[in-house]
Amino acid sequence: MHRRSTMEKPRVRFAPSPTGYLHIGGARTALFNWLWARKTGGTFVLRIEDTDQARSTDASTQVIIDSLRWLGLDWDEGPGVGGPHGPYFQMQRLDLYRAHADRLVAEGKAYRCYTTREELEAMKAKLPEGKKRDGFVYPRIWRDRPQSDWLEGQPYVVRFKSPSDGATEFDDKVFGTIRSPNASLDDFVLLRSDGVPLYNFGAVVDDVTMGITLVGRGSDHIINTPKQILLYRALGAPVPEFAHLPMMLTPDGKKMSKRLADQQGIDVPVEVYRDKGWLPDALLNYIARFGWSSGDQEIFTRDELVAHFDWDHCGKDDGRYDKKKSLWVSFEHLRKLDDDAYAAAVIPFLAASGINVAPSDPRLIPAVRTIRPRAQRLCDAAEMLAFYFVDAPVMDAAVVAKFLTADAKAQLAEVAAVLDALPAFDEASVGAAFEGWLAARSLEIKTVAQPARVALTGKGASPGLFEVMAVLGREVTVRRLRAAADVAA
RNA sequence: GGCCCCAUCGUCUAACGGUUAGGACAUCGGCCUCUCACGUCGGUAAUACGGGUUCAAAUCCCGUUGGGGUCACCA
Repeated sequence: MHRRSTMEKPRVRFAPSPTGYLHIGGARTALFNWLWARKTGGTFVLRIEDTDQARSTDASTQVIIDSLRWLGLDWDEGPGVGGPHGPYFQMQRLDLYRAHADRLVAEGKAYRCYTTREELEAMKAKLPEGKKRDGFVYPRIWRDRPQSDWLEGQPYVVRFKSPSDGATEFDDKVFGTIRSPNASLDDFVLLRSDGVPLYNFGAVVDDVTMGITLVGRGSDHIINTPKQILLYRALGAPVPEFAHLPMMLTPDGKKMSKRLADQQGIDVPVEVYRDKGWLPDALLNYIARFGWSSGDQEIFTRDELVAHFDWDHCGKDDGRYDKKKSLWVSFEHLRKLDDDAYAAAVIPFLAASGINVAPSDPRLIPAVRTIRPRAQRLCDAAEMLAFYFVDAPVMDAAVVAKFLTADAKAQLAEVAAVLDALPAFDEASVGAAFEGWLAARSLEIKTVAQPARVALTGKGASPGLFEVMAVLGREVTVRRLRAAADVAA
């Protein structure tokens, strides 16, 4: 059997089915393929596998495309950009699958099967209890029937004539040699009775006709690979290389379904990361380091990922999503932004919570500087910034009750008076005045800081008191201190 | 259950026969300190188990156990 030459420029693809959002595991598959294409000067193809008509939707296609664009995983051929091997939607390639299926039938490598779905169900029902779900294989009723037996006019599926002896073997780029006995293969269906191909057939016909040289995908597809290799051979096509990636699991080691992940606070759809204020490069960094490594390096720019990526350093074992580490990666990328970029990035997140801040607002950059070491995502940043930009901060009842005591309120009134009289209101001046007043009253800062913080921010935790005051300005600072001092006990 | 795959700190991983088994996140403690963070210094923590092969095994082989994947006219 001939194989793809490793000398030619790689052609890789990402082939999602549009049945929902872009899953974070899918994003990682897309990323690894994209990295390989970009590193090698190859071609990255996007193909939409929309043959599951019951579940595929145009809206989902759009969501997936939007997510890929947000991540910056641009494709060289596919929806929106076209290319020489289109169309890139499987439902627009039906003639192609039909032609290939007919050819396999003509060559005796596949056959028409007139057994109906109902008959199959009946056979399954007769199986002993335990095997009903697990062990049913189509009994190859139509496998060797002559063409004269065909029920013309009746619906039929096209099944592959799987070999029943020998074994199929391939050399995976990350798992090494994988070998499985052909006897475990069913005469699987290539074409449904309505002419729409099933996954294994559609993918192979497309990978052949699109000239794909390396198939990178999740390890849940290892089981499909022998079937597909048999199909490549039956079609007389070169077999591409395969690279399977271990799975991303939930923190307790389960398959990352949205429902299960939600329970554990893990976000599965890529769009949620965008909406919570991750930088695309940060998400790429986290999922790249998941199952792949480059020495001790943890934080990578996009270019570094492209430069360092290779299949040899991909691990084989499934991993579990680590939320804390993912947030740390997000934080590390956020900190690389300069203040202007950070401020511009956070404005939409402020707006999303109803707080409109103009890019030119003089409080914006100083305010942003105070929360930068504290926010791991932009949604957190917006939440921390809110008190600066509202008329009156939202007061946390628990901390109000704890810190705004009668004594504290009297002290805040005094502090307000002191600050109101200050000639300058920068952080240093405010700090000096505040500490001067503390000294005069023989008070420790600890006793007044929390009440003041609650008065100014409504919360028990915030950036430093004096930096907050400086950003707020004299008028607002004094007003909030007095408002807290006046609040009913 | 059949078939396939996997196995180093809690988690992500380094090691490609010879290391005091390294790093990062998390965690614990010190420093910093007006809170929360950030920063900084330090600590705890792993080769699943049992047999081989070898002068030498986390690394190679076999078995056990555990985990995952998959068994559709889904992808």
